[in-house]
Amino acid sequence: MSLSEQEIIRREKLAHLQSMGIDPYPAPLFPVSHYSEDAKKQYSDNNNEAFDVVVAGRIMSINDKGKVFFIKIQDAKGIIQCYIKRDEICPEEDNKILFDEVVKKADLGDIIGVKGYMFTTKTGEISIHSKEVTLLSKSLKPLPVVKRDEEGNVFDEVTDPEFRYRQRYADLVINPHVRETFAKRTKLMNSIRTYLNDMGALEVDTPVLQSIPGGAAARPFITHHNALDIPLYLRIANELYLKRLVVGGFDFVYEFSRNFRNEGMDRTHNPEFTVLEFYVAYKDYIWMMETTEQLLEKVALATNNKTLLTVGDNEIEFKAPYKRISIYDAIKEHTGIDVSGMDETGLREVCKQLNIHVEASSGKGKLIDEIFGEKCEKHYIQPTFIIDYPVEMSPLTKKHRSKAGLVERFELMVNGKEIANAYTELNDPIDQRARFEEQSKLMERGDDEAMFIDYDFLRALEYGMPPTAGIGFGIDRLTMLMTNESSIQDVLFFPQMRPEKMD
RNA sequence: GAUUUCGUAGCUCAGCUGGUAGAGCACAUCACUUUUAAUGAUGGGGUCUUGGGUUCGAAUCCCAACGGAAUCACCA
Repeated sequence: MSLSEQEIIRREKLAHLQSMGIDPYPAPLFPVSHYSEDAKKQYSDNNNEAFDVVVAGRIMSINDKGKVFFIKIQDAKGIIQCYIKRDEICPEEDNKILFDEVVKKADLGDIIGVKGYMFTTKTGEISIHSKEVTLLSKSLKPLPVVKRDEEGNVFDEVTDPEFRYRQRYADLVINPHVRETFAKRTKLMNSIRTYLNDMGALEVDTPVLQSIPGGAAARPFITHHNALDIPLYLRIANELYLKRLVVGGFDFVYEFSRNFRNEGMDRTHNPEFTVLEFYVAYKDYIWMMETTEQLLEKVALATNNKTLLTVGDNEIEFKAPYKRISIYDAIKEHTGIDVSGMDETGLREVCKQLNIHVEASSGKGKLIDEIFGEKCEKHYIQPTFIIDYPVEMSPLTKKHRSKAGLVERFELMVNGKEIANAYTELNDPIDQRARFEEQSKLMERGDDEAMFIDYDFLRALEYGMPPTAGIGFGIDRLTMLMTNESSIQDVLFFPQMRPEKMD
C-alpha cells in the first residue's frame, strides 16, 4: 500500500501527538450534551440567551485566522461552527500545547469534542464559544472536500458512483442528502410497522436458509451445509413459511424479508433485496387492495408529509383509492387485442405480431405476462391495481370466485413498475398439489424459474389454512418512489459490487 | 452474459490534429485574536488504471485486461 503525501503527513502528525502525550484515540466517554441542531434551536428559541453546551463531531471546515480558529463540526443532526480563541482554551501563558497541537494541526475529518457556550458571531452565525477542545479521533485519510456557499451552491460535489457505493461511509459524511435518503428508508419501514402493529399484526422471523427455495419463481443462490451434508438455498421468498404460520393459528403475520436471487443487476435489481410480506386470515384480495391503498397513503405522509410526490418527471398521487383494471383489459387498452380467450398458440401469434421475443419454454401464463410487461406496464404511472390474472402464471393463488381461468390476484403498478403483488391465497391442498405439478412440467420443459414442489407445505395445507389474503411489497422500490431516487443502489447502504482489488 | 462509453494529483476537471502534464479546492510553511466557498505570500505532490503494440517520440492512435456507468437480456 503506497500512501499519498497527505496521508504521510497525517501519520506524522499522529506520531507527534503521541510523543507530546496526547492520545489521538482516547477511551473515556465524552459527555455530549447537545446535537448541533438542537443546540442552535434552543439558543434561538430562548432569544439568543447563552447556555453551556458540549458537542462532538467531525471537522468539516477549518478557517485559520492565526490566534483564532473557526471550525465547523458535523454530528448526526447537522453542522455547527465552533469559535476557538487561543487565549481562551489555553489561558496559561506558558502552555499553549493544546492549541498548537490539537487546533492548529487539526485536519478535515478529525473528530473532536468541544465544550463552551452558545453565542452569535459578528457575521450572525450561531456558534459555540469554545472553552475546551478535545481530540476524540484522528483522521488519517483525507475526505474528498465538498464546499458549499451561502446560497447552498455545491462545489466539487463527489458524484462518482464507484466511490460513493464502495466507500459509502465517506459518501455519507460528505453528501448530506444521502443521509436523508436512508433516514427516510427507516421512517418508511417504521411507518409500515406501526400501521400493521396497530392492526394487531405480529412481526415474525422465518428461515433464510431453505432446503426448497419456494414461494416465487427465480434462480436461487445455493450453498452447502457441512454437518447435514445437504444443499441449502438462500431464500427467494418467505411466502410459504408465513402461510405455515397462518396454518398454525397466527391470523396476521408479517416479515421484512431479505430475499436473494441469482440474477442480473441493474437500476432496479440487486442480488439481495427486501420484501415486506404479510398475510391476514379471513380476508380476500379486495380487502387487501383497500388495505394497500391506506398503507401507501400513510407511508407517503410519514416520509414526505404529503401524498402528491414528484418522482422523476412525474407527479404521483398516493392518496387512496387507486384505479383497478383487469390484466386482459389492460392489454386490450394498450394493444387493441383481446387475449382473454386465447390458447398458447394464439398468444404466440400475438407476441410475434407485436414483435415481442419469447422463449420456447414459456407457457400461457408467461406469454401473457410478457405482453403486459412489454406493452402495458410502463403506462401505469399513477398507482393502479392490475387484477385477475390467468391461473397459469399464479400457482399459489386461489381461483377466481366467478371468472373461469382466472385467479384472485393483483399487482400494484406505480411509475411504470410493479411494487406489490397480492393474492387471495390458495388454501385448497388438492388444487395446490395440482398447481405444483403443473410447475413441475414447466420445469421439465426447460423453464428454470418454475417452482419446486414443497411437500411439507402441502402437508401444512392439508391440516387446513383459513381463507387468507397475502401481499408482498418491494421495499427497495417503494423507497425509491418515496425518496425520488432512480437507482436501487441509492437506497441500499451497500449495494452489491464486484469485489475491489486492494494491493 | 452482449453492446456502447468512461478511467489524468486526495477531490472536481482541462489537456486541440501524437512532442514525456495544468487549474481550482485540499495539503505544507508564514502572516492575520469574530471568519464563512475567508484572504495574502511561498512551496510540495502525478511511472496520466494496468500490460502489450504502432512511432524517432503516446495521457493522446491500436489491441487486451481490470474497474465503473448506460442500454439490452434475465428478473422484483
